[in-house]
Amino acid sequence: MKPLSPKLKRFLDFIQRFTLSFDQAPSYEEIMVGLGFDSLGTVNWYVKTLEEEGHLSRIKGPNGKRALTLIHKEHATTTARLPLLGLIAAGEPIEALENPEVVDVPPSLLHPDNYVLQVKGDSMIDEKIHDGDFIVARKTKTARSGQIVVALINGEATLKCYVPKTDCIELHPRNPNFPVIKVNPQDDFHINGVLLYSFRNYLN
Amino acid sequence: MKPLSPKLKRFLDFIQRFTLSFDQAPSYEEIMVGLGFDSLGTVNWYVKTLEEEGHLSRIKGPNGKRALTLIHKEHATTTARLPLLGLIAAGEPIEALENPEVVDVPPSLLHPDNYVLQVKGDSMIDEKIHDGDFIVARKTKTARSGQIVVALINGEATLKCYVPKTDCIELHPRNPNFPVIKVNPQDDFHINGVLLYSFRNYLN
DNA sequence: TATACTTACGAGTAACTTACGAGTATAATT
DNA sequence: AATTATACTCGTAAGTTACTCGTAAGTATA
Repeated sequence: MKPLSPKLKRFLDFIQRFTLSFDQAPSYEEIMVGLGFDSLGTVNWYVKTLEEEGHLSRIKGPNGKRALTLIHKEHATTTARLPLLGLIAAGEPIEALENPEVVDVPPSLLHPDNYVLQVKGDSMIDEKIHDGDFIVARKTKTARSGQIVVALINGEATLKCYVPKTDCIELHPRNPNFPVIKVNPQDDFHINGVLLYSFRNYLN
Repeated sequence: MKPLSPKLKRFLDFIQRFTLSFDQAPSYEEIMVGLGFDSLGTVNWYVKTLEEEGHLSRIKGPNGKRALTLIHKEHATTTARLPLLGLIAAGEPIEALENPEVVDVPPSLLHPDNYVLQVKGDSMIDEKIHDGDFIVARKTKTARSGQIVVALINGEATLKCYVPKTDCIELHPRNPNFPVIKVNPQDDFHINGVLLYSFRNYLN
């Protein structure tokens, strides 16, 4: 596959970010505004060019035009970002951000179902996750035993190790100083995703 | 193959670094600015010379642009990886690995001077870094006040916040439960790098 | 119909590469 | 002391592409 020029990369990157953030491909005009062009023709030139090179495909949705253009390869750019969806703090539901930013992650974590949360407070310290840390999770409703999950119990969010038993589900901390939680059938329990990665930036 | 003059080597190195960092060969102008030339002709002289000597080739893609490629590319990777240089544990020198692996990092951390260490033991916990965590640091001999540094004191490695004072250097932990270390002039003290990032993988 | 969007085309400009002529500074050769 | 050679450096100008614009026509939905 041919190398992409910086401008083509930027274009592809924009589409990827937009799609990740809004769950929908951008219209030509949104691209035009977002990238500072003055003409839709320019947008179309990019789409055509990138399609010819196999980086983009404009598969039309079944019924119409609006959400049509879409990414072909997840990884055509050197940038690897995921949307930062919100804050998570034990004892509270996940707090969503209005305008999701994006944050850099290792390219191997790029996946449409992955997302980033920032941890508020030291309440996840039993999982060795501190105030201000970021976590990458994959959206899923189920988990395998032993995986650490982003869980919601009665509206409260937490990170715990998922251990299903025959009679109930247990949530284990990674730190023996903290207690095991037993989920009762009457509890409102959801798995929101499984933990893949955590990171912290220094230097601001 | 002829030996390279220092300036030619510097030129070649620049191209390699640029290409690794941006996944894209530099344009003549970027080289000019990056290397402090005042003329594109100078850049072209280098390119021509190095091409004649077989160190560089300008394979044109469909577009002739940004086509500089090193002949002896050891490392033309599209992924973002840094070398895992070894293990760090407080109270011991840094233990280098014989065959450095590479690990995935966010692309923004790609830099020729950056490297990765894995933390052994819970001795860095005052910096909120746990057993098994990975850290990304930038190799440097100096640091600014407030930065967290990979430091060697009398052969022992540690992570601490660098706080130079008028009479001596202090190393502060990030956790108030741990003591401040004062570096005396007679101590063998080196800064090995500054901490940029830390991360931990789940799922295996 | 109107609205919201995509596609096509001709023409222009900006971004890059390449070529060429000349200049400098140092050291080696005559 | 004068020349020659080597290793660079500068400036400009020509040649290609990559990219941009504006406008017009097309297609679907309501």
